Amino acid sequence: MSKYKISLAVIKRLPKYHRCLGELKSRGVRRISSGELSKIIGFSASQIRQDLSRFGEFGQQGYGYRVNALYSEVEKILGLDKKYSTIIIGAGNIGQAIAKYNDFGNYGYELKAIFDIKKDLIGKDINGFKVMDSNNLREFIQKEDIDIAYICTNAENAIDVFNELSEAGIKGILNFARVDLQNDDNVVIENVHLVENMFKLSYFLKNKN
Amino acid sequence: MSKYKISLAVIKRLPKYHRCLGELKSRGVRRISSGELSKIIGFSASQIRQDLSRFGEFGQQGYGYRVNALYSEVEKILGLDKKYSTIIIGAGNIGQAIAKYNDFGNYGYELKAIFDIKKDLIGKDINGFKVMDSNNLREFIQKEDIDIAYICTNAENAIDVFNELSEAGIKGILNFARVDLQNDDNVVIENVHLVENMFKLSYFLKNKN
DNA sequence: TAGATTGTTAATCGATTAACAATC
DNA sequence: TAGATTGTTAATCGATTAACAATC
Repeated sequence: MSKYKISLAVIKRLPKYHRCLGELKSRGVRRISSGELSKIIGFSASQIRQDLSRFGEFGQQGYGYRVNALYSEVEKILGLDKKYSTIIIGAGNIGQAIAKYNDFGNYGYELKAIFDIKKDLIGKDINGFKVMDSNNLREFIQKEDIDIAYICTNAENAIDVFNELSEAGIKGILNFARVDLQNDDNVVIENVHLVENMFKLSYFLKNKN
Repeated sequence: MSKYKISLAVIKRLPKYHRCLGELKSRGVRRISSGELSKIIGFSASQIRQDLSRFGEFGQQGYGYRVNALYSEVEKILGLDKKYSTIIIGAGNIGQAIAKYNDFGNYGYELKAIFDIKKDLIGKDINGFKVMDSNNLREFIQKEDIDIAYICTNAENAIDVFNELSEAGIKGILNFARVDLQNDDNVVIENVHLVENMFKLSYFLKNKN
């Protein structure tokens, strides 16, 4: 843990360091300097040293950084050395997509259940999970000690679902509904808005050069 | 089109303005001041006026902004007044998810085809689309005048696919593979990395307060 | 040892906020 | 008209880059 408040700009770069160092590691690279890393990752060498020094002194003068050790440090900083239990709320298109998208599973986020409120979806099998009734949501979260929920409902229901999750003691939410849910003191929220990525693309298409 | 170079920070806020104004519009709100909008959207009134003034003089002193007119302006700025033809490359989990995720369709992005290189996937039906052979990719893009491609392959194949798409004359790419593809002069790229959102959540879970 | 490269301080650059004249 | 609110300029704040002493 660091003494200073880490800016959001730095935090957003951490996953890139993680990925890049992971690739170097798997290619068998043992050491890397901020200058070499800069060429690969696209941040300035100065920025790389600034960023990393926020969390500790990981490098050696005249030598650079040990790839394996630095990778582990970044992993720890990001909390990727832990396992998390997750659930999906909403068994529609996005919910089903997340259920099938096994990438999260590869990083230690284990899916435990899928919930919906619609009678015709409850009981349906999605990738080996029987859709559960949202009425049992709170009980399940507490009994199974669920850490993270994916909100995959529509925007209107998302707010009710958020309140329910928060009261049930969920720790984190990845929200795919088209509302910006605000962090409260208990729950950490990440809003993921795929259409906004598309709109940004659209902007650049229209305003190219 | 504006005289100044618009910063990325401003561009990222545009979809939020679009969504918020859309909601106000559908609720029948006719006018809004930067101060009122600030309370809803969470940006400062000053920032809202700064942002909007980059693109024109949309407000009226003493009155504020007309919701409908401003919404249309933002729509135009983002290029959402156009229709786009899209294709999916990669019929795995993400590819299938995008095919079923009809949100993009709601905003004028019409899916025209799904491609894969794997023999066992070609011909498979996904949401009404028969998976096509990637060998026909270039021909299809040119004949059907495709604007945007979703790259839903793994990271290694993504680079080859990108080159192929670029040569075929695609205009924009929404990349879901775990590589950062770089914009070249012809193609506009948006990299969407879902795991990075999860990692950010993970960071905040670990470093809460 | 000499060359290389870090961690950190200072300088620069860019983005956000504040202030206010213009004016509906 | 008087009050409200814009668009814009100036001030502030924060993030990135440059520079360099420390040292492996």
